[in-house]
Amino acid sequence: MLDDALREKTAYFEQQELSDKDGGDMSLGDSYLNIGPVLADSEAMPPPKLVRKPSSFLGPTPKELQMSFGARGVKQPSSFRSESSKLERSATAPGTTTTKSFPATGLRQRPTSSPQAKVPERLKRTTSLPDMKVKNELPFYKRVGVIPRELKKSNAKPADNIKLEPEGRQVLRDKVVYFYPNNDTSMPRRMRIHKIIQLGAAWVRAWREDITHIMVDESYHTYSQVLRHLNKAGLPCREQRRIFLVKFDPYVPQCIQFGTLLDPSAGRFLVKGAPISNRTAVDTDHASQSSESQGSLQVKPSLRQLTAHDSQTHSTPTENSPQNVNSDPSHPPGSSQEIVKDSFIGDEPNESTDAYNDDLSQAIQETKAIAHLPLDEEEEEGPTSSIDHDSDSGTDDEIPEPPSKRLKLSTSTPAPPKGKSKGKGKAPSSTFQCMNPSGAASSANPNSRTIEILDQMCKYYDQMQDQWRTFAYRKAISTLRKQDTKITTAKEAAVLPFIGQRLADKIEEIVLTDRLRRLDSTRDDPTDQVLRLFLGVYGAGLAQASKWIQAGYRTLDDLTTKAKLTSSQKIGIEHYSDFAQRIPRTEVEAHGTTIKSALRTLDPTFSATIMGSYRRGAKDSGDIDIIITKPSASIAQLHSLVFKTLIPSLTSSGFLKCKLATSSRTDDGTKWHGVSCLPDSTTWRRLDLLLVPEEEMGAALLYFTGNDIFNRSIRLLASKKGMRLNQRGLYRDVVRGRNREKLNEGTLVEGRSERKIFEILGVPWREPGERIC
DNA sequence: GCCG
DNA sequence: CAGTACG
DNA sequence: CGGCCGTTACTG
Repeated sequence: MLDDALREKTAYFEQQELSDKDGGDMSLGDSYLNIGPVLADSEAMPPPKLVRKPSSFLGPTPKELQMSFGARGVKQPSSFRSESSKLERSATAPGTTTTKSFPATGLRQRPTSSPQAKVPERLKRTTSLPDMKVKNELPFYKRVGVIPRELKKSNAKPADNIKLEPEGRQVLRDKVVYFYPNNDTSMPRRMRIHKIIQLGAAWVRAWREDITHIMVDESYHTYSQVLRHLNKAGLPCREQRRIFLVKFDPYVPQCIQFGTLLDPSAGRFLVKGAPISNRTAVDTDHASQSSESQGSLQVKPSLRQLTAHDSQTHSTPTENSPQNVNSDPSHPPGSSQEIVKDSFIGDEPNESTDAYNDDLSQAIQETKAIAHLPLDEEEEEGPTSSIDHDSDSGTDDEIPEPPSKRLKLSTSTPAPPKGKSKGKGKAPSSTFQCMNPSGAASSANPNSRTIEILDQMCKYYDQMQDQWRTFAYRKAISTLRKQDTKITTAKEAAVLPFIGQRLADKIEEIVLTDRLRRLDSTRDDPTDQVLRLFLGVYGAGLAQASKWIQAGYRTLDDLTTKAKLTSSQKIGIEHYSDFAQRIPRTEVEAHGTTIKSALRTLDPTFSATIMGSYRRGAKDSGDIDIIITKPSASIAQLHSLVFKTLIPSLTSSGFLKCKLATSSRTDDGTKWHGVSCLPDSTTWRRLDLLLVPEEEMGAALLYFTGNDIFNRSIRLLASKKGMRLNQRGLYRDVVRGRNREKLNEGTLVEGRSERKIFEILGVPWREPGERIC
């Protein structure tokens, strides 16, 4: 019933599209008012004329940015927004019982039967009023673009149900993207196509007039290649709009990072061989000509120059809009994080359609004709010298040979060589990394090169904010690290835990081709470096760092002088270099000794234990983790002595420098995060104290020893066994709802003994040094 | 991404 | 509440 | 197809 209704609407909509093509203006609004799902107001918003604040090339403040999210990159007067809310409500009000069933992005059917269904750009034009009311249930990518195949196998069907990002994060909203090469046969590209769709854009297969971006997905493609392709495709030379030619990476990842549409003409986004910007010589306010010459694609520039002015006058007014000029004389290209607000392309191509309609239609035909061609020919490139740039992201702080007895772990292949004959015969135990011991990897891992490349991809996905893929890569890398033989074939790789067919194929390809040039673009990128800089500040994560960058800050000094900082962040900046340094094992011990002796003075029954990577045998650590406990003492007692006596004492003695995060509640807080410094040193160290009652020591030891992957793994295992594990204990009979919502506390099973927790969970005991996943 |  | 940090 | 650690703890 609902489906039928939807189908009708879809059909009707298509009809409208077709008829609209003949030149009639859109008039489908009323019919849809009551049925379409309620899209957020922006869907029906006219693209606001951007008024770029002359003040800041740095872009809006984070706050402004946030505000603008809801209004497609443009700050809206509040009245405007509230009005749209009203619209939304009224649209849902009467006779809309079906509305709920039609989530904006959850359509079941294909909206159009033909992948080439071209929708007149009028459809998304927004200048005139009636559109204000149109509630269109088709997501933009279906309405305007072509639906790529699903991300599964090569024979996948069209991905009909791509989950879009929340509107606020759709940084590519309403963009029309043409890829080069422009097909979805290769999985990486298909993934990228999906990504831009999730970000609110549409992907088109054929050339059309409303394309806003051409994205090249490999950095070795050149400007002239693209140009050749497009001209061959008949790109009309009278095309006068600005079409930006960018490298997907790093453009899209960085747009995601900064939560906004970045200036595509920044140097780092340009395709190799693209005309270099000379904007520095150009007047900022009237740089229509120069602005065209940068990131924007020019086909037959000279001819275009001749025709540009002519068609421009009666077509897109965009060029005169200051926001289109992403230049700042004082900043070289590539260094500014300028925001190109929405619709920098100009949203009324229809006004100028007539001007180049003939050329265009021909171009479309030609492009269609060649659309199926294998543009994919991978020009092999030599082992791109992906030198060991930061090959050590996870700098193993573990010593090669932990002091404890070291089992020969050369037989570490998780799947026993015997029973795994079946491809899917992985032992259940192998799905938990906590089950199999893993010490420090040998320094010369036979798979180091593969790991290095996978690590780069891992970082890439991290940039894309794809946390789960990142997680999967981490686990796969961890598995690979444990291998003592070189994994060379996909078959070989696929039997390893956390390495599925797709990663296995990638591994094989990496071994064979030794290729991956992904990081090349980002590692030299100043923005990326600034991001890393800011991420190193204690108290700042991706969100904050991105906001800072987006606000135009580039140095720590910028932050100190201009940014609003939390107290932790201030300390993090002041002692940035201190906290970035590794702490030698001996110094970790010295800090521990200081605490222990102070504690002994206060009350000999207290004890302190150094945890963290130190307990895992690391030769140096990033910080100092110490558990403080006392037999038969409550949290309150511990808290009282530590917070009222120990901390003040060590602070006045000069050992403790400051606090970063400590329990606010006076009696049951269990953690103290702060900074310490040895008397004969000037380097401040991060110090974490954990107050633990004796009965929770086992769980606390487990937690504070780590590492993090190990902890997550063993906690997941507990969860799967109907238990729950946290830093306080192991609980059983935990009832969980459908989404792991914990419904009851469960019964405490064990908290005192670390070993017993292992036993109860059925995990073979692992020495601290073997808990490196 | 992997896994069940 | 989101963001960050901890293993 | 949905989950992927912790009803972790702390800050603002």
